[in-house]
Amino acid sequence: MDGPSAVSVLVDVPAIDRAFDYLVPEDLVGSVEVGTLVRVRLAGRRVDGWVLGVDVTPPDGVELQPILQVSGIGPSADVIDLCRWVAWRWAGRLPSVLRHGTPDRRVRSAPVVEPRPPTGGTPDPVAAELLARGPGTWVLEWPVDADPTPVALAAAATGQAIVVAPSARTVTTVGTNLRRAGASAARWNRDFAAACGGATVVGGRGAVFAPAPALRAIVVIDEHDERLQQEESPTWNARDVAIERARRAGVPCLLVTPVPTLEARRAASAPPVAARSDLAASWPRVEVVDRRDEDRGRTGLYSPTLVERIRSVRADGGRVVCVVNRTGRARLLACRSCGLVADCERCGAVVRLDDAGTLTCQRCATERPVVCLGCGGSGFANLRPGVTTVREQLEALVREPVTAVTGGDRRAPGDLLVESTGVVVGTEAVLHRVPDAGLVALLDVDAELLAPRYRATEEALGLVVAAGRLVGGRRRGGGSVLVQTRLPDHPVIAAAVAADPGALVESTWAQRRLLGDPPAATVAVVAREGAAAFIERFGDVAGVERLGPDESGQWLLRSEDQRLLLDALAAVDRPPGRLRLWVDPVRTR
DNA sequence: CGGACAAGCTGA
DNA sequence: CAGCTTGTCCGG
Repeated sequence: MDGPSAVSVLVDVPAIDRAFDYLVPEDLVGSVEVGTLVRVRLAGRRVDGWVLGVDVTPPDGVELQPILQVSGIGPSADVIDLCRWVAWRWAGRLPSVLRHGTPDRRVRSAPVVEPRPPTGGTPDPVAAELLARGPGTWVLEWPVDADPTPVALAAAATGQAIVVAPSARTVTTVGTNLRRAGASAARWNRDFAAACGGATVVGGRGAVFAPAPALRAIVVIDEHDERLQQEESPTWNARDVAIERARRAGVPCLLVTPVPTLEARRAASAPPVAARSDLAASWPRVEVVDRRDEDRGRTGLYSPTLVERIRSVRADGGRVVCVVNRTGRARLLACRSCGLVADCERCGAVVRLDDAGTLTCQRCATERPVVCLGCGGSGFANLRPGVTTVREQLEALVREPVTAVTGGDRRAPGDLLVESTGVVVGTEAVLHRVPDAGLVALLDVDAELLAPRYRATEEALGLVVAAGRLVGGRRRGGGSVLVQTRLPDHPVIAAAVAADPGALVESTWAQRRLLGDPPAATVAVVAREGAAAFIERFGDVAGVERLGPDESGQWLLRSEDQRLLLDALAAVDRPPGRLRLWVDPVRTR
């Protein structure tokens, strides 16, 4: 080859999503390889990019610009390939995936760190046995109330491992314990260089994209947790990325959870293996309150049993956490004089009463004052109170200060409520913000059981697990989880009481198959301004079902043949305008 | 995305 | 027909 070498650079501009060729200046030869972060000039402006190929042959007749500078180390070549797969699997663009595998701060050099296995601590023997089976996806049923550190120790004992956990608190605990046990542990993404060097990586969902030159195992803690899935597109799920990465690397992938998902069971190379023979003892004591019998006629959120239990736990100095998964003041109102349900004057959807005290349409966001459209009355019954209202009502009920917590409180993620009072109410986010409790009450679990989301039952069981972690296992004589329901015989309630999540598997599978929900099928949600044009370009594909548009202009594409749907999605060239493209998301709207 | 350039709209 | 807006194309 004569002349200076050229490299292919993917620019970090989502709307472009194209690679361009650049020259490597004399002084940068040797410091540019696949994955290197560079700064280049594109159409007159300076942009960041990733080197995707070296020694490329540029097309004739284009005069190449030189790379302006090398900004640092980026994702490794195998991670770039993995990101390409992720972009395909969740119909996203490569730059937005690659960003997850890129260090937050400039990393100039990576020291060589020998993957140091732990010398102390107690690795879990069942986890070690599963990892010793070699390449494959293994599911470990883990106690609700146990620290997952022994699993991480078992993985780190085999060499460099990646340990993914949904909560920042778990990441910190496991990282600290690994170091205490003498293992080299890098926290994603802060210790990017140490990961490049071979240390075991511990981090949130993004850690599945960590560089790992000596990878021997991947562990996903709490694989059932929705926080492993990205909410915006591409809606990648760290569990599924971990499975694919481990497969490519030829190493075992260990999925750890008290409640294995259908996705995990389906991907697994063998049936789940229990870490203990008495897992049920790690589940919380579950008290079921039948709302049909108690507190008739009112909202039913504060049964006599609940009030009595709160008072007794408070008398013993225990903390009480109440969960109601609705923010604001009210999600459903009815006029006290004429009985009309408050709806939107413009589009007819139900309105909610927000914190500011105005009625806001849930569909079109039109606002109006609190007046009945039917009779002009201003008195409304609150049929579905939200956290704000429940906090006030509880305060009156228990005669002490009550703190409200919702996911919208943007304190540092994983931050505990240090100053929290004895009684806390919030959306499910509250379960990750409070360290412990003597009683967790799921005030309206029916809202979860009946939610029109395909994962609703698994999510409801996940709430019981999260609640159980605050109160402790039943054998340890911990507190209890109180569940208020009008469906006391619902299989999820039965499974929670029996501490037997496996009982739900068959019926849940049957339902997903019947309705074509993941993982029985692959679905894509297409919405926002660009949706109509996108659907038109997608056209009719045999084997892909097309539903829509619904009243909000959203389409659904569905196929039992995943490859067929994803290839067809990838073949569409995106129309201009905003587009929401969600593949197998947690929520479909 | 954002600049370049081309094709339409308006005004005296 | 200048002067401006709106649209389409393309970047190495």
